[in-house]
Amino acid sequence: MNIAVRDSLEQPAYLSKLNDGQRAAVLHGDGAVCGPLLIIAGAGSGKTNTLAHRVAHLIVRGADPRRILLMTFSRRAATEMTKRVERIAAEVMKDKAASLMEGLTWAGTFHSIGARLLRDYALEIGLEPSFTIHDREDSADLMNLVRHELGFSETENRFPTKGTCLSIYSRAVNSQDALEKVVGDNFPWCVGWAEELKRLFGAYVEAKQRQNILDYDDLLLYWAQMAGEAEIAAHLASRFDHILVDEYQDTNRLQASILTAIKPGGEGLTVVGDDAQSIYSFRAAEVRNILDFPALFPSPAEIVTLDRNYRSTDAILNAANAVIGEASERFTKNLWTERCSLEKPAIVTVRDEAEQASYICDEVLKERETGTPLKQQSVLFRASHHSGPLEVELTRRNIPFVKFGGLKFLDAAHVKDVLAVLRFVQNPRDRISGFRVMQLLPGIGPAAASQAIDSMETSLDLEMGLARFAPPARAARDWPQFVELFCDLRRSPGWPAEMERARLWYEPHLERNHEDATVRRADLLQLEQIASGYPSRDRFLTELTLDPPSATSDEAGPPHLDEDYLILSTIHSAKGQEWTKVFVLNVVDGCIPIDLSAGERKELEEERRLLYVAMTRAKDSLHLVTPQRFYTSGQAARGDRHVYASRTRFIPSHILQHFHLTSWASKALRDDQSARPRASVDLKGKMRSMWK
DNA sequence: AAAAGTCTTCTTTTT
DNA sequence: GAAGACTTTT
Repeated sequence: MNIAVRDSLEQPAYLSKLNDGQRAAVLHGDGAVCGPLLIIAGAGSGKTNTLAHRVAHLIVRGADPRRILLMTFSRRAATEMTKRVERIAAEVMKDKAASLMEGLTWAGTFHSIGARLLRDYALEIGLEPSFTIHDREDSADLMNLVRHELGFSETENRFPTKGTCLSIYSRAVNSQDALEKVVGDNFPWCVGWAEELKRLFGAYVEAKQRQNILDYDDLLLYWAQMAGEAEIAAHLASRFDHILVDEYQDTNRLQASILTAIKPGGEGLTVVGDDAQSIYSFRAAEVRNILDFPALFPSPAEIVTLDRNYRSTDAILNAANAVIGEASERFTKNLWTERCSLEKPAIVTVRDEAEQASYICDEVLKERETGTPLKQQSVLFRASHHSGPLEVELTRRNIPFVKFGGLKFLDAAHVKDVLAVLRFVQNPRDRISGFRVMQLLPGIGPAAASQAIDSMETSLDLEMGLARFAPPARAARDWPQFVELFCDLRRSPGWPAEMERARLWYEPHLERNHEDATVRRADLLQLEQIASGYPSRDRFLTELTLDPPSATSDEAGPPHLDEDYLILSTIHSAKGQEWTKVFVLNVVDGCIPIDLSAGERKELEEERRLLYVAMTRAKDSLHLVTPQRFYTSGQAARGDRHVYASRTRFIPSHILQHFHLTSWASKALRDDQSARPRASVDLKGKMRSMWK
């Protein structure tokens, strides 16, 4: 260690900026590998900053960044974390920082780290390193294929749909519970099918293995299983001195088991989380994970609690505390702050969703005039489609925005088509991809596609098998081009040229199958743009599945990076973010809590935490908007109609004193009201008097 | 027999 | 707006 570094250690300026709790968290072990640490960090308590400081401090104290494993909830959080560590490291270590930071490569989501490790140990655990990763939809399709093969699609009583089957499977894997328990607790309407489901899952697992495919859950499951083998566990443990996990309240049992398998004594383990922000139990996240963490190890974890909030004003915090205070069970303390403000969070009543949209547009523009850029404002909502009317209004008024959550881009049929081409080339055993691509050709349906794939599998040479296949007469014209495409791409003409080759082949099929080919073509060009950012097809496909581009916007394409734009986000995707001004849409019963989960007590509690998370994103100003009526579509019993909504049950009248109640109407609506006749006419009286 | 077209139902949150 | 069930066309 050189003198400059040692000097800076004696005057650790970066430590003096932290509060006592934060400093304790950073200094735990003082750079050395030591016992486990749990940081309970409330919303806005400087959690990311503290974790970043801890990582930087470890490195300053001589820890090898290549041997630090940093797992966060999303890629966004991971990049954010890396950036902050870099900044802090640069402050302390000056020019040495850059080269050290190069080494901090083990940062990412559980799933992406899992994928990397599995490719690394593939040979040891009998996996082919070229495995492809199926996203949720692919997995559901494969589940469906198996479901058909077993004849479950023609049962007397309706068998659970592919999506339900996959959810049950996924939950069983992630919660590590027996199938019977999972079905009984979470899918009670499927209880009668337990035996069949077991067979289905068995066949599903075999199908995945035959096709050299892993699904999301496998990335964790294989990892956990391999970490259960003493030799591999020891090797894994020896390559990471420090393991730090963010958003620990959102991990599930399977993820927890990975950690304890690698570090049974908890040495070098740090986890951070806040039980009040647990909002992923639908993914089998277990709040108990974080609560039970300290007792998991022979010598219990040290606990540091951060309850000073640096983000929000006291008015906002009081309201948020009041909301979470209604929760039936709670473990963390109320947050406190020194930021005072007289502006209580507003509950704004508007007539309907259209009025809600114009209210937000008006307010957002007004706020921008007073100096808050659009980027410092955000609109949050429970479900992705809640922002529909607002998106229309923003577009009409030419207000640029970016939407996070509810990803559409990769779900779009045309994008999936092109990706399926690449995936099929990458792993020709992947039936789901092959199936999809071949059916693009006119004249080829499920039957012909199956035969073609069989022909490939039985033939010694894949390309020969494909070329030799005699397609139905109607497909005869297009077939040779497809074979040519496949063979060309197999020779890897280079990346991202392959992408372009696939797109050009797809072009005529796009024209034929989609009315709105122009819009979709633009998407494909964007996909090509994204593709050029990756070094190879292999990396592109893996990382795209694990970290799909999270932003989608209207067809004008994403705003330029230097441009100012408003943030639209689902509450789930807003986790860990903060804005000066926050609007929450549809704070009414039926939206928050969403009516689907209005039944179960546990789910209801999660909805409450969701509102809490949304409210604690705001720094200075928070507006909860409650449309008096909104349009519901579909409900079989009721049909499409307006529903009159009431304020969310999470803000009962006895906590209303924390809010400022107001209502708003657009100018158009007010004009309409004032243009109406003033006089009220007693028609009923007239009718009666007619007969007197 | 297989593919393509039509009608109906339901639409949370994410790796 | 897409997935599934059902119907018509090739």
